[in-house]
Amino acid sequence: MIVDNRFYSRQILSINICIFSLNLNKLSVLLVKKKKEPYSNTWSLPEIGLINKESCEQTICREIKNNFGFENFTPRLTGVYSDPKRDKRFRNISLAYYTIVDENNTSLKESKKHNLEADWFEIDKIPELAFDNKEVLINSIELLKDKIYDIPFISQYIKQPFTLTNLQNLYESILNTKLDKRNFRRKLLTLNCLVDTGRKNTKDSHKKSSLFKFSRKIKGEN
Amino acid sequence: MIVDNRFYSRQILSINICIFSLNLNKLSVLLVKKKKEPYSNTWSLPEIGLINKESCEQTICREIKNNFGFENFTPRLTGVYSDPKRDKRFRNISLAYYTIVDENNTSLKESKKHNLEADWFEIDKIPELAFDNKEVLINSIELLKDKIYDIPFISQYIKQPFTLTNLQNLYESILNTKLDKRNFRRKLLTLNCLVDTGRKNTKDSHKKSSLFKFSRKIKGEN
DNA sequence: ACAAAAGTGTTGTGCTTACACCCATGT
DNA sequence: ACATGGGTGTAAGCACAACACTTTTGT
Repeated sequence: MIVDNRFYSRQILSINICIFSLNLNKLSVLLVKKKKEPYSNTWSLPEIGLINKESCEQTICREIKNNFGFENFTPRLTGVYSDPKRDKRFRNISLAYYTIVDENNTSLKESKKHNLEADWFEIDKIPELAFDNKEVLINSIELLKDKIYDIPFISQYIKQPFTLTNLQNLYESILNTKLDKRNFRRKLLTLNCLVDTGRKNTKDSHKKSSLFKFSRKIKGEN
Repeated sequence: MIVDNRFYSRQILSINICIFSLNLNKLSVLLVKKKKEPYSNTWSLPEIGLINKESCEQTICREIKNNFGFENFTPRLTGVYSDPKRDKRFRNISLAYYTIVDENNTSLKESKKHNLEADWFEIDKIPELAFDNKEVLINSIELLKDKIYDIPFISQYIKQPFTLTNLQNLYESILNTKLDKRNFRRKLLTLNCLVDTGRKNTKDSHKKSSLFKFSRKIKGEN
């Protein structure tokens, strides 16, 4: 009942990865522009090949570090895409993962060195994507939604101080719904994970708003 | 960034599948005895190879039907196991899925025809398993736990009438905890999914107990 | 003065948990 | 008669959703 891939010409296993960034008010995802056919000149999720001496997670971490310079994240599996028609050229099975990277660290110097055209896209401004990448992205966001109140996990990727409105905007963009301001604040505050930095944001509104960060001493589920 | 598997000798993609059966009082899983090395004569999860013209889900459904005779189920992805050391012989990447099959239909005639040694194991009586199959199984049960109160999904696989005690025993074996009898019953009854068949079970206890089935007209999430 | 965002409490509903006794029946 | 599992209700706590007004400050 085992199939050896050597017997399948042009059968390819690849990894598609949704690299998310939790910015002050918006969820963003990193896309790269395809150079070759098919879908040349179309934005797509970064695609990674698997090499023999590494697990998928190791490959993802190494390749993302090499190509984009990001470190310290945990890839999470979101699906396997194996429809034989998804790539017209040959059998292309894609393992889909997502990761979040630190929003302080979202410059794309590394990708420029590698001559990769890469850019961040806010989640409500996603262009047409290659293959079934849009579906992959949508499914990944669904799984991301399940993690947003897991503060030990989320807080790793939000280093910059934020107002509660910033955070609510971010959560609304992930959940794709409006949240009630009072309920949202109470929920976060009772999670006991926020620390008031004492600093104020004065530029985004008339009234000053408090800047928070996540407490260092949250320990948790991950 | 794409890797063509042709360049990787002995790189194998396989599917491991946890086939669960929701019996009257216990969760069971189907295991097969390996004939060849490594782990010959050891119980293992059924392993399936992927062929080019099918998606993983299609392959799983076809192979399970061929080998075991089960139909009408939906495979669900539970993980990708890609540790390069998990199989000492060669690179063996395993996609893990689970499915539930109808407990009325759990005879293993088909597997005997194929000269497969296969058997059902109650979940608290799992023997040593080949490779990392135990870990795969444990992770699959974790995901199964999330689905047990999704009655539209679960009810597809429980056709036989059951007492509430039967059902509670089953749920306790999946969750691996004791449940409170009154709370369990109230929860199921308020889900509005149970129909009293009017028939009674007289053999498992002194007092007669009502036999229920799931309502036909549940529609839902899946 | 006014526009714009910050900030703040209460109430109802439903889900979850904990908990103990009587009933029907087979032996 | 008694042992066995079947069956039942209540109360407390918690999470969640709905909802509107005052405050501060830049213009």
